[in-house]
Amino acid sequence: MSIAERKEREKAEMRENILNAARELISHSGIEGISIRKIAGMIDYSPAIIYHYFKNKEELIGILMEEEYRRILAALSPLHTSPDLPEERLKESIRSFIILAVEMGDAYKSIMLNSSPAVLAHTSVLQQGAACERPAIRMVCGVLRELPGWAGTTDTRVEMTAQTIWSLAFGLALRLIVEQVDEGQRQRLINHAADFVLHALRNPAEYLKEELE
Amino acid sequence: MSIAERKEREKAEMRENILNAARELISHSGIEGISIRKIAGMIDYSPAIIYHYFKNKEELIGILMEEEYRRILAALSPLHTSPDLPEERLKESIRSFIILAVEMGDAYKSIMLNSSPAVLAHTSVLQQGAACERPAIRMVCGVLRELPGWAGTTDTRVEMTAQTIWSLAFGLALRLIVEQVDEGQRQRLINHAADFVLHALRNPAEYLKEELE
DNA sequence: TCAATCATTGAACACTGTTCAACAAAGAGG
DNA sequence: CCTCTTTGTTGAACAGTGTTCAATGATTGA
Repeated sequence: MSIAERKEREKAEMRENILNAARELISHSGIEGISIRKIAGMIDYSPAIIYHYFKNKEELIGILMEEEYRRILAALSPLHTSPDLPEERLKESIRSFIILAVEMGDAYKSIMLNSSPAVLAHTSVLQQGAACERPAIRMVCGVLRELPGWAGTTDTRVEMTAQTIWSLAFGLALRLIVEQVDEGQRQRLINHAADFVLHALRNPAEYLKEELE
Repeated sequence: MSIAERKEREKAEMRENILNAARELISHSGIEGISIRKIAGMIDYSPAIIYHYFKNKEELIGILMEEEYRRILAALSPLHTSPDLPEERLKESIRSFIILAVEMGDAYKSIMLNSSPAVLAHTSVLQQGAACERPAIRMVCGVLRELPGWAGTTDTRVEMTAQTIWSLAFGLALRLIVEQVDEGQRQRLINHAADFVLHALRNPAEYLKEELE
């Protein structure tokens, strides 16, 4: 079975070569500057070869986008535990998330907005019960539960609040990517958004008594 | 000067014909399904003619997007005055804005994310002093000022809060467009987001005492 | 050695936006 | 009325794009 193994390895290597060329292309000219013919040119192959290793361009880009999405989650995971106070942890999570997204720029925009159904299955966060499967939302839910006065809150309520917080972070991040905002204002907006969220969560008794319809 | 007037009118009509064809195309096949050749085909002209009336495709689409953006503002303007209580007005503004954006779907996505610098000049809301020129932000600022305890707040603070609120509405709207969320959950999320904002604004004394750095 | 599998390719198809020389129609000036 | 210039319009071409497919040559299993 040695030769079959080698074949498989060579196939995987070729796939990786193609992906690497795409990665390089994407980091130089952005997500729009990527083309099958350019990728083929970089690895000195005919454009047609790519369809032997990938179904089409969409699948190829989908793989790179999913990869990038996992990088976000990985970069955020230390915040599951790091600061002791839950308030501080929530604030740092929000800030880190936005800063990371802004750093990724167009790549982040593409992942969250032009993603294929396959990627969307991982990135969608607004569905009911999303907290069970989406790390991003689950993490926020976890921190919310630790806040003073939030212990006995229903799952639905906690999740809905997490989704609202995530939407704020998402909206601000995306807007900071699209608009040309100077560094100072950017920091101010991020801090303000985080403080806004913390303030909203400060009087849970009053907040939580409002019934969900 | 009659013939020059007629010429000008004919030119305007031709422009409008082209734009109408583009509008029809866009409403059938979405923003991606638009092409110079298809537009030309619809009005029974050569593709080259479009470059006699528009600089390029970007300018053409830019005009349609700006148009769509004005429709948003127009649909929202009744809320400047309608409900008497500022809280209710703010809540209704947030809800109407999100619902409208979701109804517009991909068109809204395109306006806010792929807009040219020309359109961006109208749609950007995060810059310092944006409240002076952007109706969307100015309106929120106006409502905030009417809330109990907000009378003497600095412009900067009010504007920053408005930008945070807008980011939340924007993020939720966009996410509702991209994800496939059922009607019930959608309504629940929109209401929750609006209530979250109102709750955050309820204890202004505590909220406003935090200094902006 | 022969047949079958597999990677690879050139050429083509059907698109895309854009440019430009050419042409014809129309208005302006004499 | 007849030029001259402006203006609208076009076909053809250029340089791209993603994708398919028959053909080719190398590699493998029997």
